[in-house]
Amino acid sequence: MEYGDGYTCNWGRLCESCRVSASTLYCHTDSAFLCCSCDERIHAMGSPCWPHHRVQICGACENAPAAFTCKADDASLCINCDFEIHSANPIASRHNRVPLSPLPHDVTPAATTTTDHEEQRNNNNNYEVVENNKSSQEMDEREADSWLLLDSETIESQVVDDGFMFGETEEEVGVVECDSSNKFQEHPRDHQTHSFSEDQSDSVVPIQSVESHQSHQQLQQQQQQHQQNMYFNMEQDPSRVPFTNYPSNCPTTGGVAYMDAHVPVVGRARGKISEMCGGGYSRYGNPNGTVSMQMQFAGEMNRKAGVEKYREKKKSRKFEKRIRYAYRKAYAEKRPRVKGRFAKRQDLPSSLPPN
DNA sequence: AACTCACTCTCAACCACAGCTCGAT
DNA sequence: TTATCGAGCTGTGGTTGAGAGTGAG
Repeated sequence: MEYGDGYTCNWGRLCESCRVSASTLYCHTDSAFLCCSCDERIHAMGSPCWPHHRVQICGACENAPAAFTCKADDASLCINCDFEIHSANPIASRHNRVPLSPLPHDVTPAATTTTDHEEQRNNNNNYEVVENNKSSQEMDEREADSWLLLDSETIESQVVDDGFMFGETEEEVGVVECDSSNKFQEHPRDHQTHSFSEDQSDSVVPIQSVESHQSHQQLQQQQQQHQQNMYFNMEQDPSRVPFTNYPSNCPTTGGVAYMDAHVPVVGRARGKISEMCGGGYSRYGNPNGTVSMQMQFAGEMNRKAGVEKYREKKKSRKFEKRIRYAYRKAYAEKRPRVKGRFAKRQDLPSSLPPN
């Protein structure tokens, strides 16, 4: 996504209403990605937008409307991610996936995930457990607060410096393997050979099958076709196309476009964002509302979204070592060693045959 | 309570080298 | 403008040693 003066960010997709919070669903009628707060506001019961057809966004790439629900994975996935994940192996291909039904109008999207339902149910049925967990929740809250506080202090410089935010490393954000733009710009050849290829060149571990590549090409063609037919208000975002054959910008497929950004903005950066967004701060906002009110409203939602995003990421943290170049790993494992250190082949004792 | 010692745990540093980028020619 | 060359950089894993942490005396 591009902010104002060409600033790009490599993260999830922003709400297209407030342009600050992370989007959690996609409205097919509006062809817009929205956060739960904006969705509640725009699609409130009784409003003209109430019957709009909305779906959750893909739980994997967070960058495209979900098309299927996988019961085995307990996840909603877009077409691309569904194909990627469930074509990986025979076991995955047997997962029971059903086409995603529109979100119910009386349920807040944020509460439609399984985990949230479970949390609500648990909250109602087991108050003692909640009381016992209260301290840990408070700790979690404080941790999130400190996280957000840190963001507010560092966000501005980080935005300018490298497009990364919230003091997170690439690995923590998870864009190393997902964001094709960064990696493949650095190693264009890696883009061509995603798997451990015969030519022994370095290859990024996430393997992209030939089929998925072909599928991706087809999707690109579809996208181009749709771009030609788009309405004027879709010009800036080619991903907003009708549901039936949505060609997403899913980064897991090799990346047509950069990942867009979740930007839970607080503090000084909030003003900066609004400044970057200019007069178009809220496309769907109350036309009678003032910018400052919208900013205040957005600021409150920012924090909610920020905390939500933090918790989601905390759940999905992975600390395992990530191998980016399979060939180098294979070569290092074969390489002769002396006391754990790599050794020159010629330095090997004659009694030890070289690997 | 303060100190020492032994033990355990964590983590950065080290090594060679294939493959890559990039500037110089 | 294109091709070639070479210097420099990157990333890979097992072992090691320094330092931190812990518990007993």
